[in-house]
Amino acid sequence: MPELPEVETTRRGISPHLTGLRVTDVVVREHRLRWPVPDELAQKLIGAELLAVRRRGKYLLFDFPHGSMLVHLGMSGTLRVLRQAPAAERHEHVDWLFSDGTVLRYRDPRRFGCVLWQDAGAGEHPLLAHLGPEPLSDLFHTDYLANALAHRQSVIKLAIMDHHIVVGVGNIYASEALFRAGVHPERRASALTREDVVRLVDAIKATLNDAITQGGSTLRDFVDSDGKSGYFLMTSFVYGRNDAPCRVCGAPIRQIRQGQRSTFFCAHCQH
DNA sequence: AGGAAAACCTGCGTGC
DNA sequence: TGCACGCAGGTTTTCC
Repeated sequence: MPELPEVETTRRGISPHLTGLRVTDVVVREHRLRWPVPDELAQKLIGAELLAVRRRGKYLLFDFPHGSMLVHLGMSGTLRVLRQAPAAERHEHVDWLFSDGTVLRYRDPRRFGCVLWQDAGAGEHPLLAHLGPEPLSDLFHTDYLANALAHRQSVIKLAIMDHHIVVGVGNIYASEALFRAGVHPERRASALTREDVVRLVDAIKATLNDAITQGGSTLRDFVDSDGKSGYFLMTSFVYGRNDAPCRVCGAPIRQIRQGQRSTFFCAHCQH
């Protein structure tokens, strides 16, 4: 479910309520996630102070003095902060209890997410080691992307979703960013002109920034919410709008399949 | 070695 | 109402 803006919004929603607290207990009701929740997680965390909550791509990193807990939300994961924790419902797989009584609760019906532990000093976690640059950082610029795409044979939609090239661009925002850049999703990546790449870099940054800004209005949903809120979908130009009129030119939005995923685009606005 | 497909899961909407 | 089917915002692993 979550793409980078949703993960970043989650981070901003939960971090102020948890940072500086100590973990008093960890309850794992279901350890069968993308990978098993490590048996030693509770032992690692209990008594430790949470120093910060960071994000790398779509991973959330909970920093403790002796290591970091990695959390990925997969397709359907959510994290919520509870002041008064009701009994856990179906799919609410993990609780972290903190020193002031606050509970952080992880829910993930499809169990594509993960909760892992990495000791400090053990180097970068293998899942993070080969990730490309953050799209909103200065490392993601025209020269970088032009070089990364130069020899890619795949279509541009799949290239910008490849986290070796850039992290955090998921299926929704890939379609949205290509629309904003005026680039057809079936163009071969290596065939983009420099001007295409300039517009695409700008479009990716703008699309993600806009979504994060809109997510800011939902921050309160991460505390004591019913679990259904906490996510948002910005008004899209193309995603999910098959056969609907393009918001710019009125031509019908088209839906195709690329790499087993749906892509939406306007054949009139994107070339 | 790069690219395509399969795999991991549950839930929901649709059509018969 | 029930059931089969296809689809869903991710990513790793496997197979050519």
